[in-house]
Amino acid sequence: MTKESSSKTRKPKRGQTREALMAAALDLVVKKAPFSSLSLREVTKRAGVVPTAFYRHFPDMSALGLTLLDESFRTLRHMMRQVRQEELPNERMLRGSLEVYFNYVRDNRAHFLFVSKELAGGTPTMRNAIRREIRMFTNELAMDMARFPFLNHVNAEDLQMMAGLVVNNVTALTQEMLELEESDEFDQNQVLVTAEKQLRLIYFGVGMWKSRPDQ
Amino acid sequence: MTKESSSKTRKPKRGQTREALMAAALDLVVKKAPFSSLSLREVTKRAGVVPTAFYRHFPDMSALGLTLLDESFRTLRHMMRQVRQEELPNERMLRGSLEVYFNYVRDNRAHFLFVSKELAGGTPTMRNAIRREIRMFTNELAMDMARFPFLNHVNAEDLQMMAGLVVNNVTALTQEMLELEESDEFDQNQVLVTAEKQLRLIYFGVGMWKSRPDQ
DNA sequence: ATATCAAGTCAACACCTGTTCACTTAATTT
DNA sequence: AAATTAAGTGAACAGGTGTTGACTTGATAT
Repeated sequence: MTKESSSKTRKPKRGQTREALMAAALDLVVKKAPFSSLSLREVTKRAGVVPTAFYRHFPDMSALGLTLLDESFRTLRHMMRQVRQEELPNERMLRGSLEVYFNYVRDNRAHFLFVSKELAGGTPTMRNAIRREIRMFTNELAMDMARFPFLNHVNAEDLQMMAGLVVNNVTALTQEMLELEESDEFDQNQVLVTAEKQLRLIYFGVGMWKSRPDQ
Repeated sequence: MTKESSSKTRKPKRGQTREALMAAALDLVVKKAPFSSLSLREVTKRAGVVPTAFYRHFPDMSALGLTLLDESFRTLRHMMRQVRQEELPNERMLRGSLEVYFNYVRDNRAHFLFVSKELAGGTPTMRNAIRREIRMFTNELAMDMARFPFLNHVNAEDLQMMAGLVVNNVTALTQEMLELEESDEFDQNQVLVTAEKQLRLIYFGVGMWKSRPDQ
């Protein structure tokens, strides 16, 4: 027998049920309620499948949730890596980065809504998983900042503090963005403009910052 | 008959059921799940009352939720007024204000958890009500800032932007605080220290800010 | 060609849900 | 003292919930 045939070429004809379940859940999150208050039965119903079929793909709803979470952050991480490629965050590229990010939010509205609602309202497991991902972004941002010459005198703790400030604010603005109608381009742009000013203000503050030497 | 007797002096002996229902709901929010996924029956059960008794006090669960929301913000507004009494937000009083605020959060953990979970995960009505309250705080903060001489050259839109930055960050830190164990005083203090630094950094940035004159 | 096995269906279960109606009880008004 | 009315109870409803087990189907592997 060929090497791959034993475990890889199994592709059942109607094998997209798993994806259908995930899509159905996301759909319901956008149109109905947070994931944590969806029922197994309504998810299967929207996926066009009988309730018991669910168990062929996930042991329970929380497993579906964690899979959705992984999907949400895997693509987000990928995008962030690309943004981080760019050099020297002077004021000019600030706007550019924000545009890339918020366009991404717009294109992945369902995933962000899912995460946003679970961040405070999900199960402890879910909340911790999300907060861990966000903390990772904060750490990466702090590491990026550490490489800039004009931040040489800032200690690690203060870099973390600064990155936290940025991430907190971007998170809040993301949620604000998600509350807007998809068609409301005016207010969406308004959020973007405000975001840019706020980050520039932080940028000014960072420039003035002096870490206490004894820390 | 006396004037008051006709409609005011009705105080039935066991008339604390309404309060018991509200307390039970808050209790469940802390120990179980967000308010929006609580059932009428479990709330009445925890309140030690039969399900049908609920309807003597609220038409449905969402009415209970809005009452809880009102209660949450009424006392919070009261506290904020007192904090706003203080004069001139130089760097010294920053720490003081933060301590007062986070002590208040600690003393009203259930209410803040309730609000925090509904902010993103509640019904549209609930979410809008909460966001309206938060916007009010932002406006009041912007008005306070407008009175400081060194911010005379900053236009109204930018004041709003600055206040938004502060409120966004304090909101995020509040949620971070709520995730900590009530006994974890070390990390609680850590959040407080970080908060103070972040607000000081914003303060520096505000000092450097120049509004564009054409706006 | 036959056997295997993943992935689907169907019926049934015990339980929890919101809401109704008719009834009781006790305090206030008259 | 009698009448009224707010606030409690209890039984019952129609419907939604997660999960079980036995069954079917169709593609892959032998």
